[in-house]
Amino acid sequence: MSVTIKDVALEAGVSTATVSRVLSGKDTVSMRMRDRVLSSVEGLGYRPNALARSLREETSKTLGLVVSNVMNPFFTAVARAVEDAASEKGYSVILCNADESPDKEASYLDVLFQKRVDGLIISPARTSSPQLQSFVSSGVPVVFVDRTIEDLGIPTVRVDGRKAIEELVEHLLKLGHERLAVISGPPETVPGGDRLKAFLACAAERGAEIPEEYVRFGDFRRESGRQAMRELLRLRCPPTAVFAANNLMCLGALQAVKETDVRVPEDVSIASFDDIVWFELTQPPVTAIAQPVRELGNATAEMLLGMIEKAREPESLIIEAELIVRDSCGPPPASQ
Amino acid sequence: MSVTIKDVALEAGVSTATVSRVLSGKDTVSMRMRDRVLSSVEGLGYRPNALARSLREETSKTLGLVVSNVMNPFFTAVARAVEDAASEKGYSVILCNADESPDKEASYLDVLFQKRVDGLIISPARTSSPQLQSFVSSGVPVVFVDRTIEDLGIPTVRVDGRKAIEELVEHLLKLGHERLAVISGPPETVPGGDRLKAFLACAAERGAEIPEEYVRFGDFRRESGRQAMRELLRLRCPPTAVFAANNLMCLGALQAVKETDVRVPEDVSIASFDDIVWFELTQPPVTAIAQPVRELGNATAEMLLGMIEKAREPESLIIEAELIVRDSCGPPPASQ
DNA sequence: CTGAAAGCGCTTACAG
DNA sequence: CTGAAAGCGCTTACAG
Repeated sequence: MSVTIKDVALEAGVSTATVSRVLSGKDTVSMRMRDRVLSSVEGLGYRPNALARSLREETSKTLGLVVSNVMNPFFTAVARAVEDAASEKGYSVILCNADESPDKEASYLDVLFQKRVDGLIISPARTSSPQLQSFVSSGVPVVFVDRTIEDLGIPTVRVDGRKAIEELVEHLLKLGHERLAVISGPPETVPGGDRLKAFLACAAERGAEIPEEYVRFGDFRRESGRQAMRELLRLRCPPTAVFAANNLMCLGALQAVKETDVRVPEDVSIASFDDIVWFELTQPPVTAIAQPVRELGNATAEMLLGMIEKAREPESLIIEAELIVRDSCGPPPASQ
Repeated sequence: MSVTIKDVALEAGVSTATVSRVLSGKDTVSMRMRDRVLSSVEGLGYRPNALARSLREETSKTLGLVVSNVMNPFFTAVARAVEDAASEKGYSVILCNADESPDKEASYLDVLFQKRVDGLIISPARTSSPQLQSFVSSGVPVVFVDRTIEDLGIPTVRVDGRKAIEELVEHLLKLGHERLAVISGPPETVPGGDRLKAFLACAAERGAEIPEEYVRFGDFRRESGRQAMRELLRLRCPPTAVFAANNLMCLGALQAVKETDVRVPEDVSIASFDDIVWFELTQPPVTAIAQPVRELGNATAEMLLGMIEKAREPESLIIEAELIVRDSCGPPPASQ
């Protein structure tokens, strides 16, 4: 079907070894041979079969990237950064969307392992899986991004939001809020748990203990944020400020508000973890904690590539987040 | 390094052929062999090497998807839909981001071809390339999505926005606008050219000829929309309504407006081609032309899969877009 | 039902 | 500098 190295060899009147040599450029080949081969390659439109090459060389020059949700601009930006860094070093990346489902994640890991990727970047579901173990036990380099699983000895690149969350809590308290609520991600998840704990702790330390009914859990997706916000708004005594633990849940929360005649920030203040451009333009612009996502993606790819090329020891990296104050947080309604 | 079919065969005391047979399930194998093989597979944690299998079977069960820009929610949604449809049929997809660059596109096509993908979905740059030709001439099924190149005999799945644009123009005219402007995508591009032509033609037909200085060109990316909008606003006689030809350029336009004290829609009306959730929440919510993107992605994947499995004749498909009226278009300022 | 062997398209020691 | 041959890990006619 496709033209192979044999066809080229035949047409150029040389051995396949010679063709391989001129194409790889690794070995010396006489000018005459070189020219003959090159013109046959050109003439036949020969493109090497990467499958065969990888099988032989035991390296696929391919990275696997499994994100939790492609619809989340955060992961999209990470993917973009990873792809850039990878392709600069001659690696391509297979992007997979686990869609917040451990099953999908497992099945993609299976595929990636079978395709013998040279390395894996993943923002993993809560717990490890046999599929993830396959990578670890065959020594394929893995790095976690954003999320993590402890005790696997796998390096993680993620953002630490504690300081920024502290600033946010202080910001809200200073504005006069006494009833803070949070729409948390899954607490078993590292970012979910960390953001929640940080928010609760900072509030408590400052004498603004957060009651149970003000703590809602979502799955980092939009619809769950909307649902949580609806419930919060329906409370007999609703909170005056709510913190959404990622951008999609915040989007959902904003949609929930929009369904009612509640105004932001007059009736309720809203803030988000994870900043995106759109937050500048919403009504009102949303106060958010920005993650240096480009840097995150880059660092992750560099780390993985370093591990693959044995140039670097795996070592977790934590980047600082930053609070961006906009207009979605104001003083609480006077009527309390 | 990794455990191979040989290891399994050895440990189970059978031939590799037998192992292969029980794993593929294509041939009959005695229960005893079956059990022995399965327990060895389990015990050794064997995972087949897809590279070897693909090389042998001449099919990789992999699709290539090259999008113009992963940061565009439109393509992200398409990717999501394609991935879902593909994985349902046992195909994985390699997602590549051409980033609006013909060079990157060419290099990804090269990689995808070398990895012997079974089919390709691409929203192509303006013109064809030798890399794209490789696919065509080796008979690998290709389908275009959103964008297209004529005369290649490649089926295209895209959205027709003419009717919706007509409605939009009427909407604007009815509101009393006389100075319409457009921030167009690259006119050599099919969606770029089509949207521009439709907008200009509809306006002209209704006696609202659009002067040259009201026609600005971007590259479908945010920054170009921002730039174009800045220029439009700086005109001695600025337009009263502007139509951005995709969501990212509209985002840029909104940012440009935000830098000034111009208000939407009081001072200038804005509308976008390509609707996204965020447009509900911006200040003001943006009137936009919605593309049924899920349907688009699904249809594209189905078509490709059909072609791969020889079940279907390639046949272009055009889906209708729909105008969603929100608040970003109002009457023009009185002072004219 | 099972195994030995050929072959998918490459690359790379090994000779010469 | 060049070629014949082995081998990467599979699958599948071909025998038996």
